[in-house]
Amino acid sequence: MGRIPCCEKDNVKRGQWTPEEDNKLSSYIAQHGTRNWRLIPKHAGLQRCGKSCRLRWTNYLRPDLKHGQFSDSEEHTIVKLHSVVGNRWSLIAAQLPGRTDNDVKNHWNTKLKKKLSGMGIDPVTHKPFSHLMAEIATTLAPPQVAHLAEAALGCFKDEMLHLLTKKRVNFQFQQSNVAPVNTTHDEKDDTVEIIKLNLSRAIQEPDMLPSSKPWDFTGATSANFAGACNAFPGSITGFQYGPSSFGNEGAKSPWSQSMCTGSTCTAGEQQGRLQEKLEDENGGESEGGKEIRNGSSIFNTDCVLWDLPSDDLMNPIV
DNA sequence: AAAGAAGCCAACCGCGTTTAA
DNA sequence: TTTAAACGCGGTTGGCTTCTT
Repeated sequence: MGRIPCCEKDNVKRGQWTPEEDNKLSSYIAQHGTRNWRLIPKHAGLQRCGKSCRLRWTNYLRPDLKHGQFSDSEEHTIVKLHSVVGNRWSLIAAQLPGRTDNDVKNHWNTKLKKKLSGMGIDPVTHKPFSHLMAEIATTLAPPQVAHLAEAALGCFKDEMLHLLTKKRVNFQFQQSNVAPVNTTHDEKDDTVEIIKLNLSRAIQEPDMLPSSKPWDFTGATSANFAGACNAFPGSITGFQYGPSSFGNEGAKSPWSQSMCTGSTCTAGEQQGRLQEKLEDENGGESEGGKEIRNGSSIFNTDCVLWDLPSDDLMNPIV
């Protein structure tokens, strides 16, 4: 019973693909399609596992793939979608024509996570680090809060120093009179102390935090909390995912626009799954384990990705 | 110029789900 | 209906390239 194996495990080649193998696979698929991955390597004359062939095709050889740099617009899309669906790379990639889940995942892990961290934003929750600390601190007694601040500093110090020194990232202290950081050892220590002080203050006064939009510091907020925010590179006061944060194209950057308007839908099934996910996150009512769709679709009928204001997608899952 | 560190990405691994015998 | 492989996905790793010291 059961299926026959996809390949003889001992008799398959592994590792990097050669151009010759790529040609064999591409030309076979061009003629016969991708109906049965188990048979493809055999019929194409490849000593590869079917699974390996499938990966090579889907991640590299497919003619519709883009291989260049990610644009600001694509990065913006990834960050926004990640804030909604988390590490669902296939769902995110489905919204980026020509990009694979592997591409998106690699780009996130090597670039975007660091960008967000550098902005003082936790790439998992998409909230400012200081706010997360404050949230946790509300459940702790003061001595534990002090330890938390120490621990948090230990976690983030290296990352921040890296950004502040090695990457030459300067930032403005908008509400304190501290001079911009440079790269000498003593001043790095000063930076640590400043961060430490502001973080501790923010943590010890959690009641001063805004409640509805934790990262929207544009209103009347605690000077201490704002100070803590300003301790992070790029100052997240008035934070939003936008061109000032990611792109270098100024006000014309696609980061500032409603996402991907005009793009065509290339993955209907994934689109549906993402819509389900988004609706789940937006509090869709359930009945017998199945979500009931409410009428307000975020996707318009032209299969444009969506037309929501940015803020709606930025609401954290946590 | 050389060595080590860091960045990058293609490919592999393992797990949950689907499908075919 | 049962079983085992295919499939799809996210996490991890190995090795090549680039950067820094």
